[in-house]
Amino acid sequence: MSTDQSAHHVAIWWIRRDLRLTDNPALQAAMEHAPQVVPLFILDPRLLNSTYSGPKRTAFLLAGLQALDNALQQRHSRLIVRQGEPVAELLRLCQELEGAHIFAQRDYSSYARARDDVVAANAPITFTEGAAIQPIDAVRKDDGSPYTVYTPYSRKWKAMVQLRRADILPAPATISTPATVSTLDIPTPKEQLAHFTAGEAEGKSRLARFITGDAPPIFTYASQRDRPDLNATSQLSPYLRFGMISARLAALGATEATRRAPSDAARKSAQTWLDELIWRDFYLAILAHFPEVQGKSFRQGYDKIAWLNHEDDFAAWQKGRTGYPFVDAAMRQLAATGWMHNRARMVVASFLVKHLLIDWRWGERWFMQNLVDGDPAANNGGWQWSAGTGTDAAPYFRIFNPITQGQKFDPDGAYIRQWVPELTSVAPADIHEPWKMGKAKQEQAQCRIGADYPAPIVEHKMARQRALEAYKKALG
DNA sequence: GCACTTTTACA
DNA sequence: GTAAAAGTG
Repeated sequence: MSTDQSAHHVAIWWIRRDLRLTDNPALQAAMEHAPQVVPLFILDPRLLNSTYSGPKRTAFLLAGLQALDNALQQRHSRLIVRQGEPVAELLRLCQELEGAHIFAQRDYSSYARARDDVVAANAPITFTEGAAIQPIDAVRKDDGSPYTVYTPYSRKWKAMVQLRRADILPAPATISTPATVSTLDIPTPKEQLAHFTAGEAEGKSRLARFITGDAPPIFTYASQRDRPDLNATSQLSPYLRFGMISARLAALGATEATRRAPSDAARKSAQTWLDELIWRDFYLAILAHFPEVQGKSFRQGYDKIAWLNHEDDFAAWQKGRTGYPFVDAAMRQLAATGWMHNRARMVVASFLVKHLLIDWRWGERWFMQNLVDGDPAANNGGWQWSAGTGTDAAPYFRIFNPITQGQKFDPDGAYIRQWVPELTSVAPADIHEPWKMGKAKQEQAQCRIGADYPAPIVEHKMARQRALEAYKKALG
């Protein structure tokens, strides 16, 4: 292996949220630029310790770095890890390598953009696409302005060039990395994630299982995706979050599944899953074009809502002790696994914002601290959608009924029983409204309301009326 | 006329 | 999501 490190012989592949070797435009560009490539990850203490991060996501990231290092070593390379303020660390390594050119996948949060602007002003860097399926700037209205409504956005998106297998960049067979570059050990994760094995190999195998129609099956996605009691979704979000799987590869999988689909329902299902991937592109584009959505309502007027922001209500929501079984199951699933089913995300978000009248930003932060897949663009988009404040949001008068949502999407209460053990012995007929059980029934089910399981912290009808009035007052 | 389902309005 | 209005047999 050559140890020549002059400018034209070494490129830095600055890894941020593209922890993969297959279909990686930044890696590809680095390898085309120089015969030697330094795969670099900088542990940024500000990101690791910020209120926007959390131990589960950090554990997933660190395990992902380990997996990436293993994959690189199989290709005669290795991961170079540095720790510190990213701009300073990057410039230091640049100097060590005598002005190596940097390649990185473009990132869209305001923190990432500010950081990357400083780098661009001080070092030779090229940014590539790779976070979204379609280039962020490519999907625009005919007049050049960005879309703010999903349906026309998705129509334009789908009308653009179709993905082909040949468009996917193969993983390099070998990567030559200078032997002399120093590296830190990858820190050991502080917790072990039971539900998500980090790394590109796992991401790829989950995708492969999903799109071939095995369990969970893409061909029943349209009818079953809203059922948190079934294993009906791909659970790929953490892998997409860190680029352990290429979003383009996932979209190609959906396209190929559509072609293979054995029925109209199966075809529709594969397309519904593709639509979820397009929502991800949509929210990345919203954040890229409207960075102010981080911190502010997208829609005018909604920042005037008089939130109650009661700390004890917020704590009950965080702990899964609201007294509404479906909400509590979801919040406990999040605490236990770092993941929550999307139907449940919508219901708990609506409950926090509308039933409890707590600022959506509080919920946004809690999700970022707890979700393994926590992503600024998708998370902000989801919260602003639920609060009715965002682009193409749910109308303000749409207030999910936490009881009927549970009855509809967890009909037997299996999801509730999985996460709320106090309700294990409550009958399906009572499990969504356990407070309606009489004393005898409560004793029989070993679930005394107010003792074993909380009484509802707000009454649904009153809370609904209160939310409608608060929204009307702010908007009127 | 009535129980039932479907459509519409709600800033 | 919900309630009221309109449509159906």
